[in-house]
Amino acid sequence: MDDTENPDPGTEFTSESSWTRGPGSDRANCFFSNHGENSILCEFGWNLQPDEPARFRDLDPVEAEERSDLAGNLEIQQLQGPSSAGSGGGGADVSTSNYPSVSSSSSEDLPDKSTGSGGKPPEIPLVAANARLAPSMITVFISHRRSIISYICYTHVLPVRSTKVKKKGQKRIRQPRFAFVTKSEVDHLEDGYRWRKYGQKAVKNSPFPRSYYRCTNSKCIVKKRVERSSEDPTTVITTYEGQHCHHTAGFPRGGIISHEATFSSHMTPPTSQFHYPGMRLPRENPPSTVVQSQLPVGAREGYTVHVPTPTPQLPTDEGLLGDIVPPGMR
DNA sequence: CGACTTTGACCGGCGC
DNA sequence: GCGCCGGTCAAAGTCG
Repeated sequence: MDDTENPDPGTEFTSESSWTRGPGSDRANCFFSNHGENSILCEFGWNLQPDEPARFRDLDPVEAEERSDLAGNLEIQQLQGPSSAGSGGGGADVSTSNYPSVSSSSSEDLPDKSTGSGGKPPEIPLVAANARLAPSMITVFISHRRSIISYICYTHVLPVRSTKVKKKGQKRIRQPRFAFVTKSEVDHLEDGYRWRKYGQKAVKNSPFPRSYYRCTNSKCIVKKRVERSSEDPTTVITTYEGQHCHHTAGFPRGGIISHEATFSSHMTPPTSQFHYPGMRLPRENPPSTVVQSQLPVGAREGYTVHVPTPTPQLPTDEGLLGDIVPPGMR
């Protein structure tokens, strides 16, 4: 990502992505969407289909049941718009809120903005998310019980490249781009869309090639490129360009399109309609009280949502990963 | 046979 | 102008 810059405060921030721990392991989805003028909505959940318990056959029943409830969302508020381009960064801040099912142990620190919980009583969190937002970055930690699940993600809102590239006498318009860095064993992460690979290039100063994909929908011009970080080979950098003009193709494991409302990446769907295939949200599948009872009393201590100090400058991959990846996970 | 991947060639931008 | 590099094209190969 050689051309990351701080976005303008009003930069449209709409993206969808997912990440996975790799084949044979459980999977989580994470979706971002612009959610109001100064906030970004992140929804996450485990891609556990009710009809596919075999995926967790190696887990004990209690654990498998718990994982089916690991879903939630959080609203990342950008309290102060990013300052001008550069490393100032101090202008960006973040707060997290809106955990209908996945809440923080330090609830007193969170504004009571929960929505969509249907008036459910506060619940003991099974999973928590820490989020931070730098001028052009989001980092979300998802932790289960007391351990942080090794999912990391940050997003750069890349600047729109103006129409400066010509091709055959025609100006080529660059779409907004955003990149995710994901800790994953697999390069091409499932995100619900179908992609066709159209190129692969060796990357300078990296032993890993970069792959280029195009959405298979003929009417869709979205592209993405995937490369493994040379700094941390356990992470995959996925860069999306453009916005889908259609629904997802559904997850390949039998998942079907189940959007409750038409969702275009141009839209800002209300939380109650923010639904993705393969994601079980608490409002649809209330957590099991049995599961809650399994949680150790002291477990809540592990779910404190804290907001790290905003990164003072736009980090490099190495710096960022070194900053957000918990010790022992690298 | 269609969909998809692979891979070398090609093109344009950019820095020197 | 030249070379490097990122990005794309397209033909050939592979797979189900």
